[in-house]
Amino acid sequence: MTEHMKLQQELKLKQPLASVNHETLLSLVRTSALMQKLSDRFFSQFGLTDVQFNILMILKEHDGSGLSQQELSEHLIVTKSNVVGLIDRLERGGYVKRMSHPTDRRFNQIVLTPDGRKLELKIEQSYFAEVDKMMNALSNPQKKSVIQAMERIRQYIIDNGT
Amino acid sequence: MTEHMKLQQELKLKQPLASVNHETLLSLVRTSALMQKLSDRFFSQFGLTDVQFNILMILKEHDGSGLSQQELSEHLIVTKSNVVGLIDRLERGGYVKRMSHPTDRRFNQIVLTPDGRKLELKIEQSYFAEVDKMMNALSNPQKKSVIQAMERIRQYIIDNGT
DNA sequence: TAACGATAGTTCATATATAAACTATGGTTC
DNA sequence: GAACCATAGTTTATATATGAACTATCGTTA
Repeated sequence: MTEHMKLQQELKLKQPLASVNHETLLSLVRTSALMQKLSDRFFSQFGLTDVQFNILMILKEHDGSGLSQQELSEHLIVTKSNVVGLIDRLERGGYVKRMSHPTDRRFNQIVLTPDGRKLELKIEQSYFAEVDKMMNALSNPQKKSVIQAMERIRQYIIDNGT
Repeated sequence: MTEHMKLQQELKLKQPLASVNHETLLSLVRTSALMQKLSDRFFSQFGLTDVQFNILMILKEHDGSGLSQQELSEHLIVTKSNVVGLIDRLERGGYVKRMSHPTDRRFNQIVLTPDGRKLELKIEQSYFAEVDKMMNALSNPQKKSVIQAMERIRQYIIDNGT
């Protein structure tokens, strides 16, 4: 009862939600939207967006050879046209560089600059601390349960044509 | 073990995820991103975006007097500047109308047009059918567990300053 | 009533995101 | 080798989203 009222109030609905299915979906959508906003506020302290930090983290994991824009778009599940602008802005900020591939001139190899690597390391610590703080709102069994549930939903989405 | 491999592969990570907390967060973020894309594809059949349908649904619930742009921005948790463009495009499509408030000329009362109401009703059926199909990937206890977990996370976010 | 402050909506610059059309390059096949 | 196809990246038009600065209107208060 009480937990039903909660979401209904947050969404300013006049009527209670008709189905548990819809309630589950809306609670996921609502929560991830709020997480997104919290994340944006956190990273803006460092002059970055959350997507930009995500790119720095991915590039740090592939330090050395870097990644192509195509590969980055697959990591981020966004289109390659989106990646163009993302890298433009990070390059303008001096955090990444477009290097040319040694043998195939179609590729840009995106690599961290020393500044980019330094910034990533600086943010990483407090990022993981924030993640811990937020996720410790859940018990360990709850975390396991969420992970499994999300996996089932992704499986459904993949099976139904992504 | 297996369920850990899954997300790690999807995110193309070289190393397993260090903490359950981070894994929980990433599985939420990843899943809602995929849900968002599925939703976009679904609504594009009808020439709408998911946000636009959401607005039509909200307005349908407040049929009669409508809602101000300010109230809409609170329902959607977006800024009022965003709402300007959203209503511009829906108005251009002929689905909503800006009416003037009878006594306070600062307000726009946003109401559905007959076309908007008709479109909402047409989409609603298949929308709820899709929601049921996707969410039935979860068992009933799993749905309850997700709803509770999301509520705890939102509570944390609200307590830590939204 | 004139001044001040709050509220509703708009505009502008910017970031993220897509689809479609384009360029440049690399392979394959005839 | 020329024609053809696939791949990588870019550009353009458009939608969503924010924060800051702006206009118009409404209340309050001095």
